[in-house]
Amino acid sequence: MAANIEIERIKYFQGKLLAWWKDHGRHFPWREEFLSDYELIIAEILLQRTKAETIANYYKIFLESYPSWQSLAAARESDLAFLLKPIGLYNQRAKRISALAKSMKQRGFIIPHDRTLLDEIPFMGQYIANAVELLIYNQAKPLLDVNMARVLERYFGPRQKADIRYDPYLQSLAHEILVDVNAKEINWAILDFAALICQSRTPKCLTCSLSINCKYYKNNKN
DNA sequence: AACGCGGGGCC
DNA sequence: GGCCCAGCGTT
Repeated sequence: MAANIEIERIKYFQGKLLAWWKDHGRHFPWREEFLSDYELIIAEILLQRTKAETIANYYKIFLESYPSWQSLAAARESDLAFLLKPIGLYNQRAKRISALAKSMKQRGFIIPHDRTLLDEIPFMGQYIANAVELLIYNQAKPLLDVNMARVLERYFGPRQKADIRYDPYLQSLAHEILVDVNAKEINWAILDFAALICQSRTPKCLTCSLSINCKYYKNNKN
């Protein structure tokens, strides 16, 4: 009954993680209540390939310069790139954010519920589309980024494909760990746990409350 | 499957 | 100096 064992592992993983998060969860401006759809989506874009702490100090600056889809759609790409400079990826991000804002303007600033329509919006990749469904439409979707992937792979086992987006194992596992818990909380818990404990280069296995059942820990303990 | 993008933080 | 970071579109 390998399937049942895996279910038990998932339940243990969820319980320990949420218990840890209750005491150690991080606090960020984009996790506040009552943010607009615009503010939520901008946060996800700024966060791409960029440390959350970096964006925590920058988020407000961006929103003050461009408080709405309208202002963003009207912006010159060069101005946008200049503002984005401190956080990196600025030329690419300026181009893509601009295209996204103009597309939103065309759509009457309405974010579609339907995933197929969501995916048609430029710069609306898998991660951001999941974030929209999770944070705006309250669906159980994973924030499956490089950090969540690392935690899942260490605890449950390695991926099958190089690219997270097309890996069936990581994709299904990331959905399974959302079952029977608050999806928003467990997503944030995993991201925080990845940043504070299950770090890429120096995982803190000695203070990790999940290490007993972790494959990575079992394989590496001396 | 592999690549470029990018500054800043941390060894 | 190298590695890493709430990815993505492109080739």
